[in-house]
Amino acid sequence: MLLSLDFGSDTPIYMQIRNQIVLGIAGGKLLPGERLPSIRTLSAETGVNMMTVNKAYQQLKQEGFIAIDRRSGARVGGSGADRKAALRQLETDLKLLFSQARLSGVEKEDVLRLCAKVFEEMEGKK
Amino acid sequence: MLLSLDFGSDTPIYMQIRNQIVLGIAGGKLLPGERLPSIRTLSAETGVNMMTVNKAYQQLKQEGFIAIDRRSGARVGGSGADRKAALRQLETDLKLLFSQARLSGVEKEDVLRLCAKVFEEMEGKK
Amino acid sequence: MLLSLDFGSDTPIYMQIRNQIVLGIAGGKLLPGERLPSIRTLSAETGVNMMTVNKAYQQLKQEGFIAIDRRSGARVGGSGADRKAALRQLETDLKLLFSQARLSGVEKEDVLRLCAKVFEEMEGKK
Amino acid sequence: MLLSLDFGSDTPIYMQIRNQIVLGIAGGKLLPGERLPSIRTLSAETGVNMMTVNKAYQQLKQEGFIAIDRRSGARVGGSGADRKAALRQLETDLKLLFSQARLSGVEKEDVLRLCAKVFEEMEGKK
DNA sequence: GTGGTCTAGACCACG
DNA sequence: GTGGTCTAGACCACC
Repeated sequence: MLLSLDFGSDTPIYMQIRNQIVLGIAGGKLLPGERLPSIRTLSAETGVNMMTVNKAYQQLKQEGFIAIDRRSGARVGGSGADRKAALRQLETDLKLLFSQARLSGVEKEDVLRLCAKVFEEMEGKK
Repeated sequence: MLLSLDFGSDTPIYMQIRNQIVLGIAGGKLLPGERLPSIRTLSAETGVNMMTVNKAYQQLKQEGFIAIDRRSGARVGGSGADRKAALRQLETDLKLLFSQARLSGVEKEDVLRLCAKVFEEMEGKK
Repeated sequence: MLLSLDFGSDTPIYMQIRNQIVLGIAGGKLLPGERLPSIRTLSAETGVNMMTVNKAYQQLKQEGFIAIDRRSGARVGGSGADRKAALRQLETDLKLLFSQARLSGVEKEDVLRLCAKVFEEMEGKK
Repeated sequence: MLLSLDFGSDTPIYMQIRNQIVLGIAGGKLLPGERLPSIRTLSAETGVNMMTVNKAYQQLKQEGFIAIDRRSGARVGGSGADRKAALRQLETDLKLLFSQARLSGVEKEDVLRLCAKVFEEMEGKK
């Protein structure tokens, strides 16, 4: 599990870490129950402040994607997330994303093809 | 064209304005060539500072979604946006969105159904 | 002499008019002594407010590029401009222009070639 | 790196700041990777409002001349600018500049000599 | 510490 | 009327 961080990006570092872990889990690179690197380790590997890594982990925990245990550290799979809320949020996000794409001249077919491709890649890696 | 702003949201106000205008254009509520409210007007209507509204308009102008004309203010339809960049961005965003959804227990079928629904609504209103 | 105005440009309309007349004179499309269209005519042809056209003419007059006579209207060739001031201004402008170009990856040779080309076109049309 | 600002100039302050930084980079006074003063610092040093300084930095960032990093502020050298667009812009600007010069009685030889001199100074300081 | 956002005014250039 | 610029504060998120 390697993180690639862009310190010049508008996306905050802690959110980049959070995002890449989410991608790692959904893509099957991180399996349920698997231990995540400790905050200290990840901080050392990436050169990012420990507080920043901690913030990412807390975020993931709060979202129900990982569980944090004082003894065994962080593990993939948590309390389970709110499916209905996720669906609502997804709809809102998709509306904006698709609107932007259309205004940029992207056709409906391109979008649907892309959706399928993204799913394929997620399933393939799993 | 009515904006609903959430002043407590994490999303900056100027970005909320920008997003709702994007949705308005893609949804057909704002037609190409149509005049957007002046910065002053929108500022007065929403209670948001002029500079904040201005920031939203500048963003939209830079993205090529609107044109700001010295004589008549802002109008829908600009220089045209970068289609290839939009596709790249869309792919990145979709990957993360779908990953989050899956982690929250949303099935692939639900996602695809949602995609179709979102498109339907956009086309219907158009 | 046809003006092409871009109402969406950052450059004010009156300045665009002024610029194109300068280009027209230097390029030989407008000859010394030749009459410029009246403010009223130019305003009607371009759809620009008469005050705006007037502002362009006043600017050109003040720069010494045209002469305005209440009876015969505006004519190319005026009181003559300040050569030393023009050289100073040119140096300042070139510094900035060349600096920008260099930062954008343009090589010195490209710049010099472009200078020659621009001159050629000016001389050719004359 | 010292800025000299003219508060009475037609050129907006943020643009003067932007221009001088461009000149500083191209002239070698600011080296790639070097840190620019923080917005606060520059604001305090020049007596200019933070938002105005910020506007200059945002402009430079958008042009690809500097990178703004969440951790360490702004640094020289960014995403790289659009060379082709720069060439087009340069041609347009040179046409106007040379035309103005000619109308002011500046000879072609003077202009070419000036171009060479400007380049020499840029290379010398580098 | 840094930049990002926002406010409530103001003045100016443009058309 | 319009947008463009600027000020002098403020609060917040990030690191």
